[in-house]
Amino acid sequence: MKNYNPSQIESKWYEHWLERGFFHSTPDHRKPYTIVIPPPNVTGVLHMGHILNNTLQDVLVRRARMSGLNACWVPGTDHASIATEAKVVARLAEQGIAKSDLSREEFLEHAWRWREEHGGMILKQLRTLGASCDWERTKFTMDPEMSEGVLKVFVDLHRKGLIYRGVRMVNWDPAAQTALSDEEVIHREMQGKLYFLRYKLEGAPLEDGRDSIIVATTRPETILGDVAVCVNPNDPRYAAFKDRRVIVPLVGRSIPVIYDDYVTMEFGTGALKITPAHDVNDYVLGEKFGLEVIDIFNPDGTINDRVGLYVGGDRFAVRDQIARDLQNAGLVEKIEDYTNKVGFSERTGVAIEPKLSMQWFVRMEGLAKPALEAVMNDTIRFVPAKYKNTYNHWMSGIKDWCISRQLWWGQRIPAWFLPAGSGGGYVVAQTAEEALRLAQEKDPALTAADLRQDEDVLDTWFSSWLWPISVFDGVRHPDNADIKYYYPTSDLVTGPDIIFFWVARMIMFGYESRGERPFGAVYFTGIVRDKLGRKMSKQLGNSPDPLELIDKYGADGVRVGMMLSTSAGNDVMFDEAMCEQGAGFGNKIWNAWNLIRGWRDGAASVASVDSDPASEPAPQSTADRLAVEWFSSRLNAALAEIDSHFAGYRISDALMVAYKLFWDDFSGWYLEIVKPAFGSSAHSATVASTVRFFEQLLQILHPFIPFITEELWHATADRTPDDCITVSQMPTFQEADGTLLARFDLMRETVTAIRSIRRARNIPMRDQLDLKVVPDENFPAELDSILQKMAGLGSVQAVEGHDPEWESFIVKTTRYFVPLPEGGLDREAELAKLREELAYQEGFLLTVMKKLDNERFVSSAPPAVVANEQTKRSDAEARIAAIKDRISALK
RNA sequence: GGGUGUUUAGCUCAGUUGGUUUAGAGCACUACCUUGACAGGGUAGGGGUCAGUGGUUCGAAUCCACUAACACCCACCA
Repeated sequence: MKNYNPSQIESKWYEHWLERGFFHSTPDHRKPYTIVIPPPNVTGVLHMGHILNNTLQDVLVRRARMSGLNACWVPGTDHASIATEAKVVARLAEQGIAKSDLSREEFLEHAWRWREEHGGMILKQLRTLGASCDWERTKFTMDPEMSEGVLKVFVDLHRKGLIYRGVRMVNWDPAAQTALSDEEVIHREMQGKLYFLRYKLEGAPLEDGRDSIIVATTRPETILGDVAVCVNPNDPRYAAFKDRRVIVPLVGRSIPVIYDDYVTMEFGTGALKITPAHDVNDYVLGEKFGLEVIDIFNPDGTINDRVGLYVGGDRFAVRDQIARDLQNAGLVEKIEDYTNKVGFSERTGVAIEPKLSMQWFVRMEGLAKPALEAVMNDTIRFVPAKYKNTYNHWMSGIKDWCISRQLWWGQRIPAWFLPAGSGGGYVVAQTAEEALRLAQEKDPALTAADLRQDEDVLDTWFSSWLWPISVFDGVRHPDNADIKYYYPTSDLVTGPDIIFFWVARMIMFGYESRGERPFGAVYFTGIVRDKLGRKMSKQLGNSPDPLELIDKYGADGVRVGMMLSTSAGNDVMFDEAMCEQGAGFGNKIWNAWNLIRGWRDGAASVASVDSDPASEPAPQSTADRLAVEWFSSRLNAALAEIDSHFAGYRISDALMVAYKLFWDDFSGWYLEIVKPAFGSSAHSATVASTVRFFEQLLQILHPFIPFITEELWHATADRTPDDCITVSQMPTFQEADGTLLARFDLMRETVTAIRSIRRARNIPMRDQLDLKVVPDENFPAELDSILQKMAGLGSVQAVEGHDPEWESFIVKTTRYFVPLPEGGLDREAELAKLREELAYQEGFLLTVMKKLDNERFVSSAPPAVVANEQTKRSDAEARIAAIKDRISALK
C-alpha cells in the first residue's frame, strides 16, 4: 500500500490504550506530572479552540509519560450555570413551558435530564483527538462530592469572614435575570444619542431670568428615578442655583440641586442628573448626600409601577417613547449623536443594567496578596511572561467578587434565614440539619420549617476555582493520598481570556486552601482565527467542524497541523492546508517504514537462503558505518534541541526540529546513503541500526502524532499488547559528535554544489562525474565514500593544479573541480559567475576588515569575537585568491 | 482615558543576555526530474534597505526615545 489511511487505525489504538489502562494513574514512587483540564461546558461541543488547547495538553502529558514521570491528566466538565440554564430555559420554551411555571425542583429535573442527554459529548469527542486523559478520574463540577466541597469552602470562608452579604450596585443581566461579576461584563462602544433635557426651576426664575437647568444624558428613561441634579461647586454658571429645586420633566417630581466636584464642568452642560438606583456613580453620590433610591426597573428590564409612568414598557422602547414625549412637551433642548461604552452580558449578550441589590461577595484583597507575589516572582511561571503585567494590574486593583446568582442551576447558597420573630438574620452551614442546630442556638424554639434557604446559587467560577484541588477530593479530605501526591499540578494550559475568571482565582484559592501554588506554569494559548485573521464564530460560519477535519486528515494530521503553527500567547491563523501538511507527514513516515521493511525482509531472506556457514558475511560498507555514526550524532543533537524547546514551552519549534530530523536528515540523507543498490540487499547490521533509529524517531514524534507512531511501533517488532510506544521510554540525550556533524555538513555542501552543476548542465545522476579536490583541512576526506554515492561520482582525486576546462566551486576554503564530459565549459558564463562571486567575497571581506581595522573593535570586543572575525578574513582571503586564480587560468 | 503587546521573505513565524561568514525556518512560488519507499515525492533556485525617525555603541533586527499602523486588556465622565 502506497498511501497511509489513518481512519482505520486511530480508533483501534485508542481503544487498545484504554483497554490496557495506560492513561490511568495512581500514586507511586515516581515523580508525578499532573494537568487538570480546563473543564469545558458540559453541554458544549468541540470547536477549534478545544483542539488547540487539548492537543497541547496531550503533547505535554504524553511526553511526560514517556519520560518516566507518572502522568495524570484529569478530565471533566463544568456545569456553566448561566449558559446551561439559558439553554434549558430555551428548550422548555420550545415545549411551551415557562421557567416561572415550574418549581425549583421541577426545573432542576429538566436540567439534569438535559445534562444526561447532552452532557459529556465533548469528552467523547476529545477521545477522537487522541487525548490521553485518565478517564476514570472524570469529574463534573456538580457531582455530589464536588458540590459538597463547594459548600464546605463557602462555609469555611464565611466563618473566616472572607464571605459577606450586602447591598451593592451589581451588574444585572435582565435576560438571565441574575447578577453578574464584573468579569462577566463586556464593554463595547455603541452609537447612541446624548439628550439635553430641560429641568424647570421650582418657584421663581433666577434674577438673571433663567428658569431651568439643561442636563445631558444618554439614558432619558432613567429620569423616572432621578432624585437630584448635581453640578460642580466651582462652576460659575450654576452658583446661583444654590438651595434651589428643579422639576423632573414629565414626572413632575421636585428634586434638589446639589454640588459636588465629581461633576466634570466640560462635559455636556456641566449638570448631571442623579439616579442612584441605576448608576454606580450616582449611587455613591446618593449615599454621600443621603438621597432616596428609586428603582424603576423590574428584574426583566421593564419599567415597574414605582412612578406610575410607562409601566411594563421595555427599557429601550421606553427610551424612544420618553424622548418623543419630552420633545412634544418642549423639554428637549437638543439631541446629539454620541458614542459611549455600554456593558453587555458575556453570556446572554444583552445590555447590563446597574442594579442595587443584596448579594454575596468574597473579600479579595487578602487572597490576592500571596497570589500576586507567586506570579511576579515566578513561583508560578506564566508563558508567555507578558501576561504577568495583565495579572499584576488586575490583582493590584482587585475588587470584591459577587458570587451569588439568581439562578437555579448550580450550588445553592448554604445560608438559611431565620424568621423575623427570632430576631432575623441568617446562619451559614453545610447542611440543613447543621443550619437548624445553629439556628436553635439563637432561638431554641425554631424548627426546620421556620428556616428559609437562600434562593440563589453560586457563580460557576466559585466551583471552578477549586478545580485543581477538588478533582483530587482535596477540599473534603485535605490529607488524602491523591491530593498529597498530585498537588501542586504541573502545567495549566488555557486561554488568556479567562486569566481573571479562573487562573487568578485558582491561584488565590490554592494559597488560601493549601498554602501552595496550584500549578507550576501556565501556558496561555492564543485564539484560533481563520486565515483572514477573523475570530472563528458560528455567525461567520468560518469555523471548520473539528470532527470533519479529523475524518479527513486523521487526528494525527490535525494535531500536527495545529502544533506547527502555534506559539504561546499568539493567535493561530488556522488554514486547512496545515492539516494537509500534517497528514502528508504521516504519509512520509508510513512510506519510510515501507522502505525499511523491504530491506529488513530482504536481508532476512538473503540470510536464510545464503546460510552457507563457510562463507564469511560481507563486512558493512564504510559509507553505511559512517552514516550510522553520523545519524546517531544528528539524532542526539536534535534531542538536545527538542529538550530545550520543551523547557521553554516552544512546542511548535520542538515539533519542527523533529519534523526536519525525520524528513531531511533521516529520509533525505541517511536513508539515501544506506539505500542498497538496485538488486542487492542491505547489510544486516545497517538494517538493525536503521530500524533502531526509526523506532527512536517514532518515540520522539509520538507525543505529537500518536496514532501512526503506535501502529508502526508494532510493525518494527513483534510486541506484546503491553509493549506500546505510548508507555515506552523516550530516548535520552547522549553526547553528539560535533566534529563529525560539522564535517558531514561540509560534505553535504559539496554534494549540493555538484548537484547544482548537474542541474545547470543537465547531467543526469546516472552519468558519473569525477571530482578533483585541492585538499585542505576543510576537506572531509573520511566521508569520501558517502560523497561519491550521494553526488554520483566515479572518483575523487587530490590535485594541485587545475585545468581551465574544469568547472569549479569552493566549499568553505576547499577548492573543487569537476571535469565536464564533453562540450566543455562555457568560459564566458563561467567567468561571469566567478566575477559575481568575487564581487560578493570582496564585499564581504570589506565588512570584516572594517571591524578588524578598527582599533576600538580589536581592543574592546571579546577575544572570541575578534578571533572569529579573523577566521572570516582568512577564509574570505583564501576564497578570493582561489577565484582570482581561476579567473586568470580561464583567460 | 490608561496599559500591554505586535510590526522581519507572498503567507505563518523563529531570531535565546547586542558580535556565528554583509538576515533564518516551514508553507507557497519558479525551473527541472516521473520505471525501485513516498508526485502528499526529489533536486536546484528566486524572494527581505528586519514599520519609520533619531540616539547609545567599536558593532543594532536585537538596547533607548519618539512616530505610525494593528491587536488585546483595563477604566464610573453622564
